[in-house]
Amino acid sequence: MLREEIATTVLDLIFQAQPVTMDLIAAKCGVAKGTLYNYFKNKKELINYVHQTIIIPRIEQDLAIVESDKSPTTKLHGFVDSTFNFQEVYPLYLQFIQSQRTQVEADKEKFKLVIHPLIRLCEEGIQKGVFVDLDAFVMASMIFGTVIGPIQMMQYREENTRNMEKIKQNIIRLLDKVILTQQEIA
Amino acid sequence: MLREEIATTVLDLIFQAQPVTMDLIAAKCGVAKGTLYNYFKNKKELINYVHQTIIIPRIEQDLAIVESDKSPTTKLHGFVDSTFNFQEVYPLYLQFIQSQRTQVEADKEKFKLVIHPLIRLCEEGIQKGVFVDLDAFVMASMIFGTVIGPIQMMQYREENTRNMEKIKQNIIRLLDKVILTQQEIA
Amino acid sequence: MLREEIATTVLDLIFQAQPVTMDLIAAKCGVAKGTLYNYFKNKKELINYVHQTIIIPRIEQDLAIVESDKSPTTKLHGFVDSTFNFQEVYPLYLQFIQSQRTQVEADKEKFKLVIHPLIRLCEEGIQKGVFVDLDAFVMASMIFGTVIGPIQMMQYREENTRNMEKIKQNIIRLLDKVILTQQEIA
Amino acid sequence: MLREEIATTVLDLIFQAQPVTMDLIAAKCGVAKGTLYNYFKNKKELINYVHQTIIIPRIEQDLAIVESDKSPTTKLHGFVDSTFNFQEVYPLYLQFIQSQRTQVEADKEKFKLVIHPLIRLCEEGIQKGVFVDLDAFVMASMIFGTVIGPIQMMQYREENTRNMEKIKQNIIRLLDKVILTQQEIA
DNA sequence: GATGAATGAGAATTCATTCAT
DNA sequence: CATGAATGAATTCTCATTCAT
Repeated sequence: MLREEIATTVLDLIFQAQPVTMDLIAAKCGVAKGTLYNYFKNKKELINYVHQTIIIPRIEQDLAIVESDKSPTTKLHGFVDSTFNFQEVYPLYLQFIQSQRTQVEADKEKFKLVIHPLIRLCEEGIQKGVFVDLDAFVMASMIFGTVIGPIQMMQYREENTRNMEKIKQNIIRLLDKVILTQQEIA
Repeated sequence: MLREEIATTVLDLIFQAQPVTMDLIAAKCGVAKGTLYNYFKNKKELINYVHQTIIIPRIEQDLAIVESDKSPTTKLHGFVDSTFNFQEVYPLYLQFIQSQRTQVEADKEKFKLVIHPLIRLCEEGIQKGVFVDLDAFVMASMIFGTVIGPIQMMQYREENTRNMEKIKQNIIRLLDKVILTQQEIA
Repeated sequence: MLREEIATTVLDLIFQAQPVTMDLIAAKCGVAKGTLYNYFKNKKELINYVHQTIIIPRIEQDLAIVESDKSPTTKLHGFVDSTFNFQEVYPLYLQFIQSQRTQVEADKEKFKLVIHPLIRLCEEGIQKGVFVDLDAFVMASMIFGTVIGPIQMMQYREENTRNMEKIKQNIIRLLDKVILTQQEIA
Repeated sequence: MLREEIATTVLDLIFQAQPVTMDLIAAKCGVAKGTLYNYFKNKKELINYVHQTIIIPRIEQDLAIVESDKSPTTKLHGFVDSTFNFQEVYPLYLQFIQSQRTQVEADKEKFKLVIHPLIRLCEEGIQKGVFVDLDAFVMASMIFGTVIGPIQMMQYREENTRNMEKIKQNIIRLLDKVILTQQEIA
């Protein structure tokens, strides 16, 4: 389907830091500008489609583990693991909402979509006594920053230090150390 | 000087989520549009000026403590403290580079300007035995995410939980717990 | 026949003040857009077809009485009567030619189609001594304005004054008064 | 002022049955497209400006006599007279509102701007016993149709019958005959 | 230096028309 | 014949930039 191709083209453009114009989308898809409007009412709906059908599902897939009924620690580790498997997702997501939406919307979105589930995870962990009793909001922000930050910065590390697996293990150790209660670690 | 006034006007516009057009800058400064071009060759240079003379210095001021010759632990705490004092700086900074520059530039910039000093801080702490021996890159990203994240998300908390001081203390406890070696905590 | 259905659909659209696009015509007819082009070379011919086969015949039906061999007075009254019976015809007609044609074409058309027969009626009435001897051109224009005007403006009257029959009688009395010679009235 | 020139250019285009596009307006004015937007926020405001500052004042000037405190008969004759002096006004007006607005708006406008004052004139005349006692709404429509109709159709008459003065006299005689009471005529 | 009117390249959107299936 | 996806010319509008005064 052309809708899919259009959507991936938009992601390509965003990734390549090219302007997301209808002209360029059409050109990259090898179709005429008017064709885009046979598939989407206007640019806003096109962008929304990309958001709803590509960006959000990928994030939800990543967050699925967090919403499961596993133990909090498993879910925490699972989140790190799955985020590394979809490592292109968050940089893409953040670039997308920041290039196509206002900053305010971007923050709201980020809060609702990603931080909120992490907050719930922290609350659950704290309540069950497996996470240390700190502000769940701060803890969730920290988890997000700790996992996403290194992924985003990956491309600026020197080649030879880009050992994904090792970085992931480091992140997990770090999170365990700060979040888990002594009994849980043991 | 007019250059300064133009620069602060740009920041105002960004903060108020208004479009940063030459028209609007001129209008808010009470000068004619053409006048802007007597002070800056083009919009890019104007934006660069804002970046170089306002944004960067504020961040460097915030990071000054990190670049000082205090102990790593003091510098870590100082960074949290100073960042909370300049709490509007980073959201502003992030908004600025995201609205006026490409994401690639923004990431590079962020890496060089903020993450790098934090990495050096971590390396120093690890070397001196006061920080646990984990990947400095991961550790620095975590610090950044842990401090900036809650600040950026502050507006979405309910009013009554916006206790700055308490959040700051939580962040510090959290960072201490994860980063400091047992002997340093003691 | 599809041609007929297409034509009535066009009239529906005009009446409902919807844009007369090929898309909408096709959609309302339940056929594909391309199908329209199997029946009409292009939009202009389609519009012309509507004009020739629906609009004009309805007007000619209304004007039939004027072209008959009745007495001028009977024809005048018959015109008013028949116009009220087809009261939707003229607003529709005027909307049609104004939305689908240039004003110049519209005026020419109106002149040829409607005013001309009325002029001939007036000339006949004058010649037979039953209409007063005034400029036939002026007289015809007046008849048209006097009959069509109130119909077009009907919707802006208050509900309770929209008494069709009474308005029609008023128009007839008014026309009689101005047009008929004393002997004809008597 | 350029605003005036832009406005008259729009009227020219309408009169010449050319499409009223921003491109064409700009080209005819000898300015760039963008310049138009320095004078008008968008096309709608440009068209409104033409309407408010050119069309409406001309019509109001024409209707001034009707709104005066002269006798009804004088006002009626004055309306015919003045309309002939501004004979280009109504065709222009009708073309304008029909080309730039929807038919519904056009009808409403026409009703409010022109028919209403004529209705009031008729009511006054009837009340003072100088106009015959017929439906004022019908009478006003008739006056409008009788005066405007011949003007609009003028260009389709043969050259040699385009005797303005004579036509005007005919219209006045006709209106007098139908509207004035016997005593007023005498 | 200051001005601000003029510019025009570039972006989104509409819609009649074509043509391969 | 019917289809409907694809087309692209035409249109409105934005905004950084220039330049004569």
